[in-house]
Amino acid sequence: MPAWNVLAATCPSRTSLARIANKWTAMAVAVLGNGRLRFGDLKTQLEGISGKVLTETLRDLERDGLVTRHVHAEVPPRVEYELTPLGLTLHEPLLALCRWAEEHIAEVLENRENYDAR
Amino acid sequence: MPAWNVLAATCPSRTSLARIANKWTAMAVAVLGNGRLRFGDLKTQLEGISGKVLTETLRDLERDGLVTRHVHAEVPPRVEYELTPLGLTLHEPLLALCRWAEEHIAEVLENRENYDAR
DNA sequence: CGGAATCCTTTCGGATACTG
DNA sequence: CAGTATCCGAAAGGATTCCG
Repeated sequence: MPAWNVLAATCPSRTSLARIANKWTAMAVAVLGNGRLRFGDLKTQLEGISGKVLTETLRDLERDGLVTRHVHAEVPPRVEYELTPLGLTLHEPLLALCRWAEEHIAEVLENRENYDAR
Repeated sequence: MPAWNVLAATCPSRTSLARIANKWTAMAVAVLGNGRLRFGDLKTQLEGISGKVLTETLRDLERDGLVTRHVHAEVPPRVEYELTPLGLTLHEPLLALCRWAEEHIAEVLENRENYDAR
């Protein structure tokens, strides 16, 4: 196996980093860590996300094997999304990012004010 | 202090999440964790980044107080960037993301193949 | 309900040229 | 060297409509 390195422009690992280092991905994986959720509930929790973007985000996560899609043969349809074992290994790191943003936003806002005042 | 929550559409913490949950930010903070670096060296290490984007990324990080900019009064100019104490608290989480991408890319690539084969 | 399709606007990000 | 300014194409992402 090659020495994967996100710093190398053509290394495939960078495509994976680009996908996980993303606002919506972080929020989705953080929320899905609490258990499987149906599309509509996820959309409600990720306040402000459009249906299109949520669909694309989930499809990408499914393609990379981070999320499984459970389709129930009902009408109206019910589709649930759940983290795979691989996706679970990302839950803590991405939840940590969300927490960081929440825990440090006060300081960040202050820094922005100081910066903009110059 | 309010209950900051990245899931809330208008919560300021989401603007911070959007900035740190980003490919170039993750790579820059990961690299800067090894110590201060001048602009050109950073640009070399973040293979493929354009000068414009690196400048913008660093200015945003500086504005949020994650990075300090050291300008040396020399000619040709020498400018170095360094993580602040606040930025240092992000180093481990973001380095973890880079590492995750490198460590799991083989599995991810396999998952993509399987998915695309359908 | 969970999308897919379409349209449109905004943002991202690269290339180039120029400057202190 | 480390930017800044400008231009442009590509991609992200929202709104709306329609369908099984």
